[in-house]
Amino acid sequence: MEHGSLAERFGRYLPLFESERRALSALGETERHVARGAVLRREQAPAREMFVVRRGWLFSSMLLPEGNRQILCLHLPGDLAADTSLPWGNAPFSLTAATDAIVCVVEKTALRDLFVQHPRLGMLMLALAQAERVALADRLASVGRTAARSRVAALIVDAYCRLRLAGEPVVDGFVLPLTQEEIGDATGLTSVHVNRMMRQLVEEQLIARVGGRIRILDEARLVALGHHVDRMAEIDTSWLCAPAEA
Amino acid sequence: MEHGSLAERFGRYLPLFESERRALSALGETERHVARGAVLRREQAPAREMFVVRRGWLFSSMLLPEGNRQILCLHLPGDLAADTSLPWGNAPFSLTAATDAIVCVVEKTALRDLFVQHPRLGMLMLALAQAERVALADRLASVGRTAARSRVAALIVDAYCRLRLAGEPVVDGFVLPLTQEEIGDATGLTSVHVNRMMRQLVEEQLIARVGGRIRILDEARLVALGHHVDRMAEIDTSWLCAPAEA
DNA sequence: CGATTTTTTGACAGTATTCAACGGGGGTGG
DNA sequence: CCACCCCCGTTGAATACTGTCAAAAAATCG
Repeated sequence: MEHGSLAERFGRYLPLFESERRALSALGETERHVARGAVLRREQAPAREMFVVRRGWLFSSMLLPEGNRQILCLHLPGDLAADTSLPWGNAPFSLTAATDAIVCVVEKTALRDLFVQHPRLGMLMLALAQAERVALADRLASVGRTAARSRVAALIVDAYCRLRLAGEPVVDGFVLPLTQEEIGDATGLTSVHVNRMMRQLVEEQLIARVGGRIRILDEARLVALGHHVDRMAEIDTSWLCAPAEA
Repeated sequence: MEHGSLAERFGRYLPLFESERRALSALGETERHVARGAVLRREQAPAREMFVVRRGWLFSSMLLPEGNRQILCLHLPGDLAADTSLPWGNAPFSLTAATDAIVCVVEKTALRDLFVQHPRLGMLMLALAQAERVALADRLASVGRTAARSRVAALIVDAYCRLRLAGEPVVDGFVLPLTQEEIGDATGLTSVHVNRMMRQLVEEQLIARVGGRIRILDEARLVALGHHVDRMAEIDTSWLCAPAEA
């Protein structure tokens, strides 16, 4: 099983049968490389496929008429991206590469066979979509109801925990491949204020920054400050089990 | 088909077979009444079922450690509520009745049979969950990147359009059964500032308020101000059709 | 190495919050 | 039936947080 595949992702949450594993592998055959800064898909553009991130970071964003941008979601290796475009012919968000990245392409229509032949995987997809929805709600609460410093902290811990969960090496810090302007667009702040808040986090000894890398110095306080809850780490799939086959 | 049933909701987006209709009706048999202000389910409480709103308004909310509340989502008649708790044994949000309400109860485990016997409905559920996720993203963009007046406008148009879509009479205005404090918790503002913004909207002749009712005076300008996009009205289900039976 | 982008810093402006007080309406109990 | 109380809406003044503007330093890219 390749790194950053759907099978690997789903297997995190549910022991898979060999047939299920094969069905998932069959979904994403073609790979695509995207350069840092490239827009893999623009808002409103036709959207017939979703993506699984194999390498690199992407983000989903929305442009408001005044030119403001809201970054809605970061996509790290192993994550599904653009699956939100399922209910529409055209994409609701833009999908941009924050670093050079590799994704594999999954046709929306391929889900038909998956749902018919492996209902359990269909339910798992639904459960994971709901989990992402709750994670998005966490961000809404962060932006709507916490101070600037907390929002920046939340973004940093979130990235940190997800990288760790995905098995990336993070003990000596990790690269946060976002400009302060992008962090601002994700947290509802200006880049200037993001800068102030990050240096404040450094000053308070919650994080350290060395050459583009961020090291977490006090995870507990950072988690408390950002009100971090790791939704994806505690998913319960027991209710959907009544295995379809042996 | 009763008002506010799953079958009615799903039928909005997909012509249903009789068998599918029956399967959906079988899901939600038991009804439950909730009084205004009552908490149907508290954050962290065990969650084995979801709800379909039959009458009244509910909302989902999250409590932050400092005591701040973020209202994440309004649930109007016909809406699904608490389906986000699917991936966990315990609820990620509280679900509160904004008015006296009637809901019908759907066991999570009932989805197993639905997904096995009616994969098309499973896909539709996934699509609708994704649509809700995008609507939530719209709110994040509103709270993160627009001014107070726009956020309040967005909430009002959203409620208005959804009521209209659900077939409620709204031509002579509608009742917004939320306190200004609740509107604030939904938009990331204080109740005091919500008050100021609402009177500003009145003064600008965008809305009128008469005895608890809100009447939309200039829908076009209000839609523009709130950057409203009606996600649920334009759902495309053609990709999931390969009907399972005749 | 020059050009461009990103980070950093300061001063200032503005929006939204906080605090406080008052009025109205609806429900409750006497 | 009326008085009372509580919640909600309304208003003003002072404060605070975050945004805006501008410019320089640092980092990145080709």
